[in-house]
Amino acid sequence: MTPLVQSFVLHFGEMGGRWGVNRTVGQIYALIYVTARPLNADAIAQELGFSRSNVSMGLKELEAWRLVRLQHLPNDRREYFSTPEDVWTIFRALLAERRRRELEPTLSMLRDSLLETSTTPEDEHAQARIRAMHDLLDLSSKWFDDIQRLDSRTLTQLMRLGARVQRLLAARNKLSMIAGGKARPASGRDPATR
Amino acid sequence: MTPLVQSFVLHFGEMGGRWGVNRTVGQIYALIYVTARPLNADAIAQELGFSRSNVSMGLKELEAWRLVRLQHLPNDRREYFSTPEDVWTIFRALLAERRRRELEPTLSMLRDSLLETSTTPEDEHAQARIRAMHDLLDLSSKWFDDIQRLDSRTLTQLMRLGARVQRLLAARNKLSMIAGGKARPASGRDPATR
DNA sequence: TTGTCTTTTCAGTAATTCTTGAACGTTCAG
DNA sequence: CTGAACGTTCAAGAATTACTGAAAAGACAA
Repeated sequence: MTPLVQSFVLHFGEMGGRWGVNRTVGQIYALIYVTARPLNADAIAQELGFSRSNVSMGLKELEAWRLVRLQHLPNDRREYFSTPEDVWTIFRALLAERRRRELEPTLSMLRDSLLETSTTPEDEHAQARIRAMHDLLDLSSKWFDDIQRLDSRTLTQLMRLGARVQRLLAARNKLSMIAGGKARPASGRDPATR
Repeated sequence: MTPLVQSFVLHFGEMGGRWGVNRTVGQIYALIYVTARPLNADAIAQELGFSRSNVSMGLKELEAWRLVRLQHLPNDRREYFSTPEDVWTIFRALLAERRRRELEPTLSMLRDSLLETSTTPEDEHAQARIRAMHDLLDLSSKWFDDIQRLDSRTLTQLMRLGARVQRLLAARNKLSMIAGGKARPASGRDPATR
């Protein structure tokens, strides 16, 4: 491993923790990402100095995140792992999984809470707060889902636009006010703060 | 604590781990969020059954995340904590902090890696991969920053739009092609895959 | 200043998470 | 059928992180 690759791999090991995976998983992913050819578990274990079993578990976790691709080479029974070529594909997989793990469970709990009938003023207030959070997360979740479907080019364009999207939206509002209906301007009753 | 509040608080304790904070911090935040009046550290410790010192550390962490507001009540020296009224304000604080913790350190490491001169074909490939990732994260980071500045209304509108933003962008491209220049269509040389 | 109320720090302990080697299961060539 | 090559599971030890009580530090009224 060259010093360049080494520092890249070590950094991902450290950051792994902040991204909901452990050091092993972070390093394995970094190594696969940065290497030109697919790697098998033994090669990874040797390169990173982890036990074979640890690598096996790490790869399983990366498969659960849908961040690696599994393939076979001719006349070789071992499993070889690589990452998608396009970083945007990786990005989308990451978003999808984080939504599933961080948003969905909470959203479902919040929904349940809103079905309860509140009996005290305390619960009354709590439910109002919960509803506000629910509406925001629900909107975020649906938006993630939508974003998922955009191709890399559109996604890039959207991000480049950045805050100028505001002008675009303003123009759209004006237009719809003249044309009437169809694309409703987002004023008035607002589910996020109902 | 009513059963409703209790289940809300416990859930946030469990989810805390996935959000980069521990159980204590998650529960403290949930309790403050859902309670109608500001709370002091003692009340929190009592309500949640944590030690006073644990609560103190938890509150410090929430302050670092800029997720709580500190205030004082008349004739009472104790510090009282509450969350912003508007969930979008909370959302923005969360995004800002996650960017700072999850994106910035990696971005800076990637920048450094790109300054090295690669000597082997292996490093050559690694740098190409690193550049792709850098460009994506850089764009994401700037975009987060932009999004930060949008007011709640615009943000809601943007999210409601969801995937239909594609149509809006397409219309914009067509327009700029006729008008010429100014808002360049996003084809051609693409920094994200340079 | 002193005394009281409050928050913070910190070293030790508890709890959790990570990592490993050994055992086990499966596949397949010979 | 046998044995070698792989991948997986799991109990136990190692490492890390969370939590606590005691003590220190800070704020402020008298």
